[in-house]
Amino acid sequence: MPRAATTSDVFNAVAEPRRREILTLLVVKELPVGEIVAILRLDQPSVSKHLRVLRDVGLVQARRNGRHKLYRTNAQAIQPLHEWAGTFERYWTHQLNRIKERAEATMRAREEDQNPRNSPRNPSPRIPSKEKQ
Amino acid sequence: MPRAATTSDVFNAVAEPRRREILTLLVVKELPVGEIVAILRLDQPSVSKHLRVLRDVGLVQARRNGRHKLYRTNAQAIQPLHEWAGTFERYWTHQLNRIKERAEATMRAREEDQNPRNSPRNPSPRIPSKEKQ
DNA sequence: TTGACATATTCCCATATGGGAATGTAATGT
DNA sequence: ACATTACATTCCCATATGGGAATATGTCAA
Repeated sequence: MPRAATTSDVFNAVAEPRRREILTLLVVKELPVGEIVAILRLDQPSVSKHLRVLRDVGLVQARRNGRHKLYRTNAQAIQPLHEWAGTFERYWTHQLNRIKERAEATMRAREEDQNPRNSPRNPSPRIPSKEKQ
Repeated sequence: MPRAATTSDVFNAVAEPRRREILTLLVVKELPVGEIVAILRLDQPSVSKHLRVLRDVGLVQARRNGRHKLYRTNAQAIQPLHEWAGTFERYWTHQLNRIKERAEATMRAREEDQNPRNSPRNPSPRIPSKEKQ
């Protein structure tokens, strides 16, 4: 089986950079296709096709206005993506804390090096690791 | 040009559902490939290939442990995705507020219907809309 | 109706894909 | 060295893709 269709869900739809640009554009203000074409410097059929994908997954909505068709981002459709990514938040903050703590420990050690108080430590061995990935 | 390569960035990498499952699994606890295969009921080569993609974009990290290779999610790599989606948060809350306000207005109108005080209104016309998308 | 403007769809094609099967490679035990 | 275990990679293939060009559809105006 090939890759999942981009029309299948929000995750696939936003995997395409141009579609992300379109969403960013249309969340501020609804725009006709022609404006999007002009602003993003894309071909009109290309924009229409991207908009089609975005509509199919509910990421944009459209309304007619005379000859124009005005599109705008349906921000709510992005929420599931935000929530999925948010699931990992506690883990990355945890990881960042560990890094911070280690950095602070290093700083303390360095100060000790410059102003040694009592217990001298042996220097870190600095053995280059030869592990293969 | 075809679709962007899945190895190109985090957005493309997480577009694949199986890879999201793998990430969810490996964020809790590092696991060898065989465990992932057993838990997710996928073929081993399939898992290895997904892990390869995830490694290439920095979403997982690996370390050897004897014959096993232990993988774990690098949660930080998901942060950009979270932030991108978060950009739209103010818009979707705004939209939700509008919906809520309209719902409350409807409720108030309905109460008026049941306990009419002074000004009787004409019933809503209920004309079915025939607009094409 | 005809014409012009705006947008959508279709067709073609080069390319990336994910699954399955087969094979390659790495680490350990004997 | 050899067998075994644990992964990784390669090959093949059906399918989805996005871009470009051409064409179709839709809407309004004269």
